[in-house]
Amino acid sequence: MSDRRTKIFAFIREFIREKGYAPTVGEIQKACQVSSKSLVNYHLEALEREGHIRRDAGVTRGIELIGLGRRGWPVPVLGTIAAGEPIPVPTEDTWHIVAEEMVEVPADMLPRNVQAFALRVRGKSMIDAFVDDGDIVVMEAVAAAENGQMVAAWLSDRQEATLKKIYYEPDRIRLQPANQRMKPIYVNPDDIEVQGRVVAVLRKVK
Amino acid sequence: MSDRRTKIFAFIREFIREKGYAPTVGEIQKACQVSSKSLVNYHLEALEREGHIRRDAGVTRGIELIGLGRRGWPVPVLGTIAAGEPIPVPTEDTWHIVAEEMVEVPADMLPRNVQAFALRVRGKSMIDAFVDDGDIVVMEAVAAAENGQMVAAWLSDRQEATLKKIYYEPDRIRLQPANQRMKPIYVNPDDIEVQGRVVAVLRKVK
DNA sequence: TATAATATAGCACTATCGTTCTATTTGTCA
DNA sequence: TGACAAATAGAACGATAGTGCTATATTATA
Repeated sequence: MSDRRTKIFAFIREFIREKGYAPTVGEIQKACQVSSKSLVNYHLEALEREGHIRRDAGVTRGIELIGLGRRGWPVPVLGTIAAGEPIPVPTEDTWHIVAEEMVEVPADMLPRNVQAFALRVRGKSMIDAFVDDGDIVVMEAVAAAENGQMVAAWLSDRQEATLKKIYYEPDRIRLQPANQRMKPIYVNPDDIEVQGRVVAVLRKVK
Repeated sequence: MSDRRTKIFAFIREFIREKGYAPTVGEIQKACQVSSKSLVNYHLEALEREGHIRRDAGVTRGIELIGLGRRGWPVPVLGTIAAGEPIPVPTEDTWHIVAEEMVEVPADMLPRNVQAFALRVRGKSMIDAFVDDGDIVVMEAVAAAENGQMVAAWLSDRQEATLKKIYYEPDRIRLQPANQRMKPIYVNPDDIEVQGRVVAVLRKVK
């Protein structure tokens, strides 16, 4: 998909997630800074030909995303999260790229108006958060979290990714496992990068 | 909700489910045989006041359903599952009753054409299946499972409910925790009632 | 380089959509 | 029965949406 095309497609997806209905051609034009409505139309026709969207001719806001069964919100799976690997986070560049994989997240599990992304868990290292190998963690992209929220964080001194509840204490940060039997760890505020807030965990049992 | 109101609301719901976008006022008028657009508008205003829909003023097809039901697959939450309590299972009577609570389950997490129900986990007794207090387990109602499947079972001799992988062995049944560090338990085939197959686990992180 | 396919730009037409206004009928309850 | 809210009916208006058309620029390809 071309650059323009991808941007338009991503915008439509986010618009539908936020508002509940699809944007008009004019709204796409404005948001994606396209010079004319007809050019948007041109790209929409291409997107339809390529099988990414469906459109009903003449119908205002008649754009429909296809694939994923249309049930639940499509959330891009940006990669895997594992103990010893940095956490992939969306940047302004990568955000509009259509992820290879998408998961559907039930509407009532996603806060409204947040940009969400998902990571597939690899390995057993997150079991202290009751997260198993293969689970999908859905995250809201935030740089800072509030006390008690479950976050995905990269611990730069340990070179380790982890899912923990975060508590800001004087001069240090306490990371508390969801499993209350396990002890918290304490890190220096300089050694932690909060990569997102965990919003939901999905497990498909085979 | 009045008769007319209900009909209009149901039409909108079905329309969105089918087409992926909301109907216009005129389309509602025709489909529900309302004499005028303004009357439709009148009822839409009422539906919005009552909290059933949300509308963006002036936006064509700008109707959005509020609450549950239209995006994910609605699955009834029949009750709670806890270690020491019997597992609520759907019967022919209770099946068609509208459950107090419903969850949306993404279509790609549900096998096709199965009647699914959900249970809310209470307590920490299912941690050996990486299932935390408050999680929702989605189940397919089956009386027998296949080897290796994760099932919800009632152990009549121990008076205990549990989530385990089931393996049929000669003269006994092995119940294997998802957590491989924990040891399996063995039960007499007469002492176990398989209440359903676990299909998915949903966790909404606060 | 020649040539076609793709992408960009702008304009104008027509259909249609949501809204507003007024008037009338039906239903409810004291 | 009277009073008032809810529901019905129809017409008209202004805004805007999707599309068609033409012309040009850019990129890919042989």
